[in-house]
Amino acid sequence: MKIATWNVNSIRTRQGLVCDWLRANPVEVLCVQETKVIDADFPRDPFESLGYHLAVSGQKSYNGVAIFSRLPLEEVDIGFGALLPPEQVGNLDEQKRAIAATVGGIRLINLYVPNGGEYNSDKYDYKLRWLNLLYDYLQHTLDKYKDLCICGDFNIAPDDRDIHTPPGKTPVVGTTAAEREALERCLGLGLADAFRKFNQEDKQYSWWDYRAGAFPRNRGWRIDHHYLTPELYQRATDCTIDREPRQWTKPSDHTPVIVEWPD
DNA sequence: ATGGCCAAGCCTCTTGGA
Repeated sequence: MKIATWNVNSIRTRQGLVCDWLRANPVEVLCVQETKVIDADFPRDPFESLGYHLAVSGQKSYNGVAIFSRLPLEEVDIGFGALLPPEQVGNLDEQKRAIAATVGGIRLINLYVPNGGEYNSDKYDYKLRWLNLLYDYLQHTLDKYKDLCICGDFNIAPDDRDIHTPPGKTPVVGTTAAEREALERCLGLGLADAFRKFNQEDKQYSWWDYRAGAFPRNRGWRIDHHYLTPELYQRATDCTIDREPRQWTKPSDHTPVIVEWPD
């Protein structure tokens, strides 16, 4: 059983590459982010032809998440409002950033965490509010489900070894204490970073800027993660970053990360 | 030392990404 996460930066632009990758890497589940398309225009056929069931939640131009699964997707939930009351959600479901489903007994949550813009900007505040609401959402999820896999683009490098140049005294969004603490608080509910079970090295990135030759110079960030509840974490046998599709023509700026369990 | 790119929209510039 393999579950992959990949910020594709437009599913319409990237559909050929994603299909190529799935043919070479027939994972059971692929969670994608930044689909950038409304549900009616989502290119379902190429992925259904490869044998995947789809659950999608998108919007025009920005954001958007989807789950592809070889097994049928059960109990699909869109947004935080599926579990939390509207007065608590406020405007945090307007951007399509969260989709959940049950696949083969695992509760899967696919997230596109807000980027955060500039430090202390409105977008930065939105990101922190969103992460606080994620905590409540995860708490409610854990009331209902034991085996949880949360994956996606977190837009947070959890540790200084997860970024090519650790920040100096100027705060760098994606590495600030407030963001890391908000993430840590969520993980305190009983979730652990699958990748760090197997790999303690630095320079293990999942995103590289398109500019400045960042990829060939390996100046990247590790911001795409899988977080697992204890039993899933114990049973996991590997978690790897596949750098190959980042080298293809017209790539996404992110590359897939795959967690694996014995069949 | 700095900055160097890409996607979508109604589109020849702006917004967003991280």
